[in-house]
Amino acid sequence: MAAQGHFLESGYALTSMDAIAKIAGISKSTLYSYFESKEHLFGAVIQQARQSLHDSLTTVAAVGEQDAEKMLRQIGEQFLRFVTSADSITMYRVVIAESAHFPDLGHDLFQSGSNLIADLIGESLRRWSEAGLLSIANPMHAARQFLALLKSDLQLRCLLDPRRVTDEADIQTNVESAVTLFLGLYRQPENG
Amino acid sequence: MAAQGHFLESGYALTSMDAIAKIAGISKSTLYSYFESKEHLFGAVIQQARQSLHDSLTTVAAVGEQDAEKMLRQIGEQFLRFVTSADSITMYRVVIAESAHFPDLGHDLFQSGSNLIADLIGESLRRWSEAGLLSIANPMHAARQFLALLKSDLQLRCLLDPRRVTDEADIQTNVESAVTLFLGLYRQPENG
DNA sequence: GTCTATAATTGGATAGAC
DNA sequence: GTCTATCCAATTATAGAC
Repeated sequence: MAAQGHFLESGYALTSMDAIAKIAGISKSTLYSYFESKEHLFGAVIQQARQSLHDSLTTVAAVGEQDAEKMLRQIGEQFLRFVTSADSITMYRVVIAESAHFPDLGHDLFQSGSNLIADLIGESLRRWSEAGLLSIANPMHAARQFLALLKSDLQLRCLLDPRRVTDEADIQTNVESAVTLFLGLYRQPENG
Repeated sequence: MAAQGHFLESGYALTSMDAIAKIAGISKSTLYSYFESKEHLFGAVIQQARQSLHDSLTTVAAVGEQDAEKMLRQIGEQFLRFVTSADSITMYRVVIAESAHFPDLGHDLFQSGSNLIADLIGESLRRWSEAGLLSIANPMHAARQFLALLKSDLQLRCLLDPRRVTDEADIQTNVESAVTLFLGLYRQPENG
Protein backbone atom coordinates (compact mmCIF):
# COMPACT_ATOMS: atom_id res chain seq x y z
CA MET A 1 0.00 0.00 0.00
CA ALA A 2 1.22 3.45 -0.92
CA ALA A 3 -0.15 4.93 2.27
CA GLN A 4 2.40 3.06 4.34
CA GLY A 5 5.37 5.03 3.15
CA HIS A 6 3.76 8.39 3.70
CA PHE A 7 2.30 7.60 7.12
CA LEU A 8 5.57 6.19 8.41
CA GLU A 9 7.62 8.99 6.93
CA SER A 10 5.54 11.99 7.84
CA GLY A 11 3.33 10.81 10.67
CA TYR A 12 -0.41 10.75 10.96
CA ALA A 13 -1.30 14.42 11.04
CA LEU A 14 0.97 15.50 8.20
CA THR A 15 -0.24 12.75 5.91
CA SER A 16 -3.30 13.88 3.99
CA MET A 17 -5.77 11.67 2.22
CA ASP A 18 -5.14 13.83 -0.83
CA ALA A 19 -1.47 12.94 -0.80
CA ILE A 20 -2.13 9.24 -0.31
CA ALA A 21 -4.60 9.17 -3.19
CA LYS A 22 -2.16 11.01 -5.41
CA ILE A 23 0.69 8.63 -4.64
CA ALA A 24 -1.57 5.63 -5.12
CA GLY A 25 -2.68 7.04 -8.45
CA ILE A 26 -6.36 7.00 -7.55
CA SER A 27 -8.85 9.64 -6.58
CA LYS A 28 -9.77 10.47 -3.03
CA SER A 29 -13.27 9.09 -3.53
CA THR A 30 -11.88 5.73 -4.55
CA LEU A 31 -9.64 5.72 -1.54
CA TYR A 32 -12.66 6.31 0.67
CA SER A 33 -14.43 3.41 -1.01
CA TYR A 34 -11.67 1.12 0.30
CA PHE A 35 -11.25 2.63 3.76
CA GLU A 36 -14.09 4.27 5.60
CA SER A 37 -11.90 6.94 7.20
CA LYS A 38 -8.35 8.13 7.65
CA GLU A 39 -8.27 6.44 11.04
CA HIS A 40 -9.21 3.08 9.60
CA LEU A 41 -6.60 3.39 6.89
CA PHE A 42 -3.96 4.26 9.44
CA GLY A 43 -4.97 1.28 11.56
CA ALA A 44 -4.69 -1.05 8.58
CA VAL A 45 -1.26 0.30 7.68
CA ILE A 46 0.10 -0.14 11.19
CA GLN A 47 -1.37 -3.61 11.64
CA GLN A 48 0.31 -4.69 8.44
CA ALA A 49 3.63 -3.27 9.54
CA ARG A 50 3.16 -5.00 12.88
CA GLN A 51 2.73 -8.35 11.14
CA SER A 52 5.94 -7.69 9.27
CA LEU A 53 7.67 -6.90 12.57
CA HIS A 54 6.36 -10.14 14.03
CA ASP A 55 7.80 -12.16 11.14
CA SER A 56 11.15 -10.39 11.28
CA LEU A 57 11.61 -11.00 15.00
CA THR A 58 10.70 -14.65 14.63
CA THR A 59 13.42 -14.90 12.02
CA VAL A 60 15.92 -13.09 14.23
CA ALA A 61 15.29 -15.47 17.11
CA ALA A 62 15.74 -18.57 14.97
CA VAL A 63 19.41 -19.42 15.12
CA GLY A 64 21.36 -22.49 14.11
CA GLU A 65 22.74 -24.72 16.83
CA GLN A 66 26.19 -23.60 17.90
CA ASP A 67 27.85 -22.91 21.20
CA ALA A 68 26.03 -20.53 23.53
CA GLU A 69 28.30 -17.55 22.99
CA LYS A 70 28.04 -17.64 19.22
CA MET A 71 24.28 -17.97 19.34
CA LEU A 72 23.94 -15.07 21.75
CA ARG A 73 26.16 -12.90 19.59
CA GLN A 74 24.29 -13.79 16.44
CA ILE A 75 20.90 -13.08 17.98
CA GLY A 76 22.21 -9.90 19.55
CA GLU A 77 23.63 -8.51 16.34
CA GLN A 78 20.56 -9.27 14.28
CA PHE A 79 18.24 -7.96 16.96
CA LEU A 80 20.10 -4.68 17.32
CA ARG A 81 20.43 -4.17 13.58
CA PHE A 82 16.72 -4.68 13.29
CA VAL A 83 15.49 -2.46 16.13
CA THR A 84 17.82 0.36 15.09
CA SER A 85 16.97 0.10 11.39
CA ALA A 86 15.27 3.09 9.86
CA ASP A 87 12.12 1.09 9.14
CA SER A 88 11.70 -0.10 12.69
CA ILE A 89 12.44 3.28 14.19
CA THR A 90 10.02 5.17 11.99
CA MET A 91 7.31 2.66 12.77
CA TYR A 92 7.85 2.94 16.52
CA ARG A 93 8.01 6.70 16.25
CA VAL A 94 4.67 6.94 14.50
CA VAL A 95 2.91 4.50 16.82
CA ILE A 96 4.30 6.21 19.92
CA ALA A 97 3.23 9.55 18.53
CA GLU A 98 -0.35 8.33 18.07
CA SER A 99 -0.57 5.95 21.01
CA ALA A 100 -2.85 8.34 22.87
CA HIS A 101 -5.19 8.40 19.89
CA PHE A 102 -4.86 4.70 18.96
CA PRO A 103 -4.01 2.87 22.19
CA ASP A 104 -4.80 -0.54 20.72
CA LEU A 105 -2.11 -0.15 18.08
CA GLY A 106 0.51 0.64 20.68
CA HIS A 107 -0.55 -2.26 22.84
CA ASP A 108 -0.42 -4.67 19.92
CA LEU A 109 2.96 -3.39 18.82
CA PHE A 110 4.41 -3.96 22.27
CA GLN A 111 3.03 -7.48 22.28
CA SER A 112 4.39 -8.22 18.79
CA GLY A 113 7.68 -6.54 19.57
CA SER A 114 9.18 -6.60 23.03
CA ASN A 115 7.02 -9.36 24.46
CA LEU A 116 7.38 -11.60 21.43
CA ILE A 117 11.16 -11.42 21.22
CA ALA A 118 11.45 -11.89 24.98
CA ASP A 119 9.32 -15.02 24.78
CA LEU A 120 11.24 -16.41 21.82
CA ILE A 121 14.64 -15.84 23.38
CA GLY A 122 13.40 -17.04 26.76
CA GLU A 123 12.30 -20.28 25.16
CA SER A 124 15.70 -20.68 23.49
CA LEU A 125 17.47 -20.03 26.78
CA ARG A 126 15.32 -22.65 28.46
CA ARG A 127 16.26 -25.23 25.84
CA TRP A 128 19.94 -24.35 25.98
CA SER A 129 19.81 -24.54 29.73
CA GLU A 130 18.18 -27.95 29.61
CA ALA A 131 20.81 -29.04 27.10
CA GLY A 132 23.52 -28.02 29.52
CA LEU A 133 24.91 -25.11 27.51
CA LEU A 134 23.88 -22.58 30.13
CA SER A 135 22.69 -22.61 33.70
CA ILE A 136 19.62 -20.43 34.00
CA ALA A 137 17.02 -20.74 36.72
CA ASN A 138 14.51 -18.33 35.16
CA PRO A 139 14.91 -18.20 31.36
CA MET A 140 12.18 -15.62 30.73
CA HIS A 141 13.68 -13.31 33.28
CA ALA A 142 17.14 -13.85 31.85
CA ALA A 143 15.85 -13.14 28.35
CA ARG A 144 14.56 -9.75 29.41
CA GLN A 145 17.86 -8.97 31.08
CA PHE A 146 19.75 -9.91 27.94
CA LEU A 147 17.51 -7.77 25.76
CA ALA A 148 17.73 -4.84 28.14
CA LEU A 149 21.53 -4.99 28.10
CA LEU A 150 21.56 -5.29 24.32
CA LYS A 151 19.35 -2.31 23.63
CA SER A 152 20.50 -0.13 26.47
CA ASP A 153 19.85 3.37 25.12
CA LEU A 154 20.33 2.67 21.42
CA GLN A 155 16.65 2.50 20.53
CA LEU A 156 15.71 5.58 22.52
CA ARG A 157 18.58 7.51 20.99
CA CYS A 158 17.37 6.61 17.49
CA LEU A 159 13.82 7.58 18.36
CA LEU A 160 14.88 10.96 19.73
CA ASP A 161 17.59 11.87 17.25
CA PRO A 162 16.97 10.73 13.68
CA ARG A 163 20.23 12.29 12.53
CA ARG A 164 22.34 10.06 14.74
CA VAL A 165 22.83 6.87 12.78
CA THR A 166 23.58 3.63 14.56
CA ASP A 167 26.66 2.18 12.95
CA GLU A 168 28.11 -1.29 13.22
CA ALA A 169 30.53 -0.14 15.92
CA ASP A 170 27.66 0.85 18.21
CA ILE A 171 26.06 -2.52 17.67
CA GLN A 172 29.24 -4.47 18.30
CA THR A 173 29.91 -2.53 21.47
CA ASN A 174 26.52 -3.34 22.92
CA VAL A 175 26.59 -6.98 21.82
CA GLU A 176 30.04 -7.43 23.34
CA SER A 177 28.92 -5.87 26.61
CA ALA A 178 25.67 -7.80 26.85
CA VAL A 179 27.09 -11.19 25.90
CA THR A 180 30.08 -10.86 28.19
CA LEU A 181 27.98 -9.88 31.16
CA PHE A 182 25.37 -12.50 30.42
CA LEU A 183 27.83 -15.33 30.05
CA GLY A 184 29.59 -14.22 33.21
CA LEU A 185 26.35 -14.87 35.03
CA TYR A 186 24.86 -17.87 33.31
CA ARG A 187 27.63 -19.91 31.77
CA GLN A 188 27.81 -23.44 33.07
CA PRO A 189 30.60 -23.70 35.66
CA GLU A 190 32.23 -26.59 33.81
CA ASN A 191 32.33 -24.54 30.61
CA GLY A 192 33.72 -21.34 31.91
CA MET B 1 3.28 28.72 30.46
CA ALA B 2 -0.21 27.55 29.59
CA ALA B 3 0.96 26.14 26.27
CA GLN B 4 2.97 23.46 28.01
CA GLY B 5 0.00 21.49 29.23
CA HIS B 6 -1.75 21.47 25.90
CA PHE B 7 1.30 20.61 23.81
CA LEU B 8 2.32 17.76 26.09
CA GLU B 9 -1.20 16.44 26.39
CA SER B 10 -2.35 16.61 22.78
CA GLY B 11 0.83 16.79 20.78
CA TYR B 12 2.03 19.40 18.34
CA ALA B 13 -0.46 19.04 15.48
CA LEU B 14 -3.58 18.86 17.62
CA THR B 15 -2.63 21.89 19.67
CA SER B 16 -3.86 25.07 18.03
CA MET B 17 -2.67 28.55 18.70
CA ASP B 18 -6.33 29.45 19.30
CA ALA B 19 -6.55 26.94 22.11
CA ILE B 20 -3.30 28.09 23.70
CA ALA B 21 -4.38 31.72 23.60
CA LYS B 22 -7.73 30.82 25.08
CA ILE B 23 -6.20 28.85 27.95
CA ALA B 24 -3.68 31.59 28.58
CA GLY B 25 -6.49 34.14 28.68
CA ILE B 26 -4.98 36.28 25.98
CA SER B 27 -5.75 36.82 22.33
CA LYS B 28 -3.98 35.09 19.52
CA SER B 29 -2.37 38.32 18.40
CA THR B 30 -0.81 38.82 21.79
CA LEU B 31 0.47 35.29 21.71
CA TYR B 32 2.13 35.98 18.37
CA SER B 33 3.72 39.08 19.84
CA TYR B 34 5.55 36.85 22.32
CA PHE B 35 6.43 33.98 19.98
CA GLU B 36 7.03 34.49 16.31
CA SER B 37 5.45 31.18 15.30
CA LYS B 38 3.95 27.99 16.56
CA GLU B 39 7.25 26.24 16.01
CA HIS B 40 9.14 28.72 18.15
CA LEU B 41 6.57 28.41 20.91
CA PHE B 42 6.84 24.64 20.82
CA GLY B 43 10.60 24.84 21.00
CA ALA B 44 10.44 27.11 24.02
CA VAL B 45 8.00 24.79 25.77
CA ILE B 46 10.15 21.72 25.21
CA GLN B 47 13.37 23.43 26.20
CA GLN B 48 11.75 24.49 29.46
CA ALA B 49 10.52 20.97 30.14
CA ARG B 50 13.99 19.70 29.33
CA GLN B 51 15.50 21.97 31.94
CA SER B 52 13.01 20.59 34.44
CA LEU B 53 14.01 17.05 33.47
CA HIS B 54 17.65 17.95 33.97
CA ASP B 55 16.98 19.22 37.47
CA SER B 56 14.89 16.20 38.40
CA LEU B 57 17.53 13.72 37.31
CA THR B 58 20.22 15.58 39.18
CA THR B 59 18.06 15.25 42.28
CA VAL B 60 17.46 11.57 41.66
CA ALA B 61 21.17 10.85 41.38
CA ALA B 62 22.02 12.68 44.59
CA VAL B 63 21.77 10.12 47.35
CA GLY B 64 22.93 10.12 50.95
CA GLU B 65 25.89 8.00 51.90
CA GLN B 66 24.83 4.48 52.84
CA ASP B 67 25.96 1.02 51.88
CA ALA B 68 26.12 0.31 48.16
CA GLU B 69 23.00 -1.83 47.96
CA LYS B 70 20.77 0.74 49.66
CA MET B 71 22.09 3.51 47.47
CA LEU B 72 21.53 1.51 44.30
CA ARG B 73 18.01 0.62 45.37
CA GLN B 74 17.18 4.19 46.26
CA ILE B 75 18.50 5.57 42.98
CA GLY B 76 16.79 2.78 41.07
CA GLU B 77 13.40 3.36 42.62
CA GLN B 78 13.49 7.10 42.17
CA PHE B 79 14.79 6.81 38.62
CA LEU B 80 12.10 4.35 37.58
CA ARG B 81 9.31 6.28 39.25
CA PHE B 82 10.48 9.33 37.41
CA VAL B 83 10.91 7.90 33.92
CA THR B 84 7.58 6.08 34.11
CA SER B 85 5.71 9.07 35.50
CA ALA B 86 2.97 10.49 33.33
CA ASP B 87 4.84 13.78 32.98
CA SER B 88 8.03 12.20 31.73
CA ILE B 89 6.26 9.83 29.38
CA THR B 90 4.11 12.50 27.77
CA MET B 91 7.15 14.67 27.26
CA TYR B 92 9.15 11.89 25.63
CA ARG B 93 6.14 10.94 23.53
CA VAL B 94 5.74 14.43 22.15
CA VAL B 95 9.43 14.92 21.44
CA ILE B 96 9.73 11.52 19.76
CA ALA B 97 6.66 12.31 17.70
CA GLU B 98 8.21 15.55 16.45
CA SER B 99 11.85 14.50 16.37
CA ALA B 100 11.82 14.39 12.57
CA HIS B 101 10.51 17.95 12.49
CA PHE B 102 12.60 19.25 15.43
CA PRO B 103 15.73 17.12 15.55
CA ASP B 104 17.55 19.50 17.87
CA LEU B 105 14.94 19.06 20.56
CA GLY B 106 15.29 15.30 20.49
CA HIS B 107 19.04 15.50 20.57
CA ASP B 108 19.01 17.86 23.53
CA LEU B 109 16.50 15.72 25.38
CA PHE B 110 18.69 12.66 25.00
CA GLN B 111 21.66 14.60 26.31
CA SER B 112 19.71 15.95 29.27
CA GLY B 113 18.08 12.60 29.92
CA SER B 114 19.89 9.37 29.24
CA ASN B 115 23.38 10.80 28.93
CA LEU B 116 23.05 13.01 31.97
CA ILE B 117 21.82 10.30 34.32
CA ALA B 118 24.42 7.87 33.02
CA ASP B 119 27.17 10.39 33.73
CA LEU B 120 25.84 11.18 37.19
CA ILE B 121 25.52 7.55 38.22
CA GLY B 122 28.81 6.67 36.58
CA GLU B 123 30.50 9.33 38.67
CA SER B 124 28.88 7.97 41.82
CA LEU B 125 29.98 4.46 40.96
CA ARG B 126 33.49 5.69 40.44
CA ARG B 127 33.53 7.31 43.88
CA TRP B 128 32.01 4.26 45.55
CA SER B 129 34.52 2.07 43.82
CA GLU B 130 37.40 4.25 44.98
CA ALA B 131 35.99 4.14 48.50
CA GLY B 132 35.99 0.36 48.36
CA LEU B 133 32.24 -0.17 48.39
CA LEU B 134 32.26 -1.72 44.93
CA SER B 135 34.82 -3.06 42.49
CA ILE B 136 34.22 -1.52 39.09
CA ALA B 137 36.81 -1.20 36.38
CA ASN B 138 34.72 0.98 34.05
CA PRO B 139 32.16 3.01 36.04
CA MET B 140 30.58 4.74 33.03
CA HIS B 141 30.06 1.44 31.32
CA ALA B 142 28.66 -0.08 34.49
CA ALA B 143 26.29 2.86 34.92
CA ARG B 144 24.79 2.26 31.50
CA GLN B 145 24.39 -1.41 32.27
CA PHE B 146 22.65 -0.63 35.53
CA LEU B 147 20.29 1.84 33.86
CA ALA B 148 19.53 -0.58 31.04
CA LEU B 149 18.65 -3.31 33.50
CA LEU B 150 16.52 -0.91 35.52
CA LYS B 151 14.48 0.34 32.63
CA SER B 152 14.32 -2.85 30.63
CA ASP B 153 11.05 -2.43 28.70
CA LEU B 154 9.16 -0.31 31.20
CA GLN B 155 9.68 3.00 29.45
CA LEU B 156 8.87 1.65 25.99
CA ARG B 157 5.76 -0.03 27.33
CA CYS B 158 4.57 3.26 28.81
CA LEU B 159 5.29 5.10 25.58
CA LEU B 160 3.37 2.59 23.49
CA ASP B 161 0.46 1.86 25.79
CA PRO B 162 -0.78 4.81 27.83
CA ARG B 163 -3.48 2.69 29.43
CA ARG B 164 -0.97 0.39 31.06
CA VAL B 165 0.03 2.09 34.28
CA THR B 166 3.34 1.30 35.90
CA ASP B 167 2.61 0.41 39.50
CA GLU B 168 4.96 0.08 42.41
CA ALA B 169 5.16 -3.69 41.92
CA ASP B 170 6.60 -3.26 38.42
CA ILE B 171 9.17 -0.84 39.78
CA GLN B 172 10.17 -3.07 42.69
CA THR B 173 10.54 -6.06 40.37
CA ASN B 174 12.93 -4.23 38.08
CA VAL B 175 14.90 -2.64 40.90
CA GLU B 176 15.30 -6.00 42.61
CA SER B 177 16.44 -7.62 39.38
CA ALA B 178 18.87 -4.88 38.45
CA VAL B 179 20.42 -4.43 41.87
CA THR B 180 20.81 -8.16 42.44
CA LEU B 181 22.49 -8.70 39.10
CA PHE B 182 24.63 -5.61 39.46
CA LEU B 183 25.86 -6.48 42.94
CA GLY B 184 26.54 -10.04 41.82
CA LEU B 185 28.99 -8.59 39.35
CA TYR B 186 30.51 -5.63 41.10
CA ARG B 187 30.32 -6.18 44.82
CA GLN B 188 33.69 -6.18 46.52
CA PRO B 189 34.74 -9.78 47.24
CA GLU B 190 35.26 -9.04 50.93
CA ASN B 191 31.73 -7.66 51.22
CA GLY B 192 29.78 -10.28 49.35
C1' DG C 1 0.69 45.92 23.60
C1' DT C 2 -3.76 44.09 23.16
C1' DC C 3 -7.93 43.28 20.94
C1' DT C 4 -11.52 41.88 17.03
C1' DA C 5 -12.05 40.46 12.63
C1' DT C 6 -10.49 38.32 8.80
C1' DA C 7 -7.61 36.67 5.26
C1' DA C 8 -5.61 32.42 3.00
C1' DT C 9 -4.91 27.73 3.02
C1' DT C 10 -5.58 23.08 3.97
C1' DG C 11 -7.76 18.73 4.85
C1' DG C 12 -11.42 15.20 5.85
C1' DA C 13 -15.34 13.72 3.81
C1' DT C 14 -19.29 13.61 0.33
C1' DA C 15 -22.49 14.45 -3.87
C1' DG C 16 -23.53 13.26 -8.15
C1' DA C 17 -22.26 12.21 -13.00
C1' DC C 18 -20.79 8.27 -15.69
C1' DG D 1 -16.38 1.51 -8.84
C1' DT D 2 -14.17 5.59 -10.24
C1' DC D 3 -13.92 10.29 -11.25
C1' DT D 4 -14.46 15.70 -10.69
C1' DA D 5 -16.03 19.17 -8.06
C1' DT D 6 -17.37 20.82 -3.82
C1' DC D 7 -18.74 21.46 1.17
C1' DC D 8 -17.49 22.54 5.72
C1' DA D 9 -14.62 23.00 9.46
C1' DA D 10 -10.28 24.13 11.43
C1' DT D 11 -5.85 26.48 11.56
C1' DT D 12 -1.87 29.63 10.97
C1' DA D 13 -0.99 34.12 10.60
C1' DT D 14 -1.95 39.12 9.94
C1' DA D 15 -4.39 43.80 9.35
C1' DG D 16 -5.98 47.54 11.55
C1' DA D 17 -8.53 49.85 15.38
C1' DC D 18 -7.72 51.46 20.13
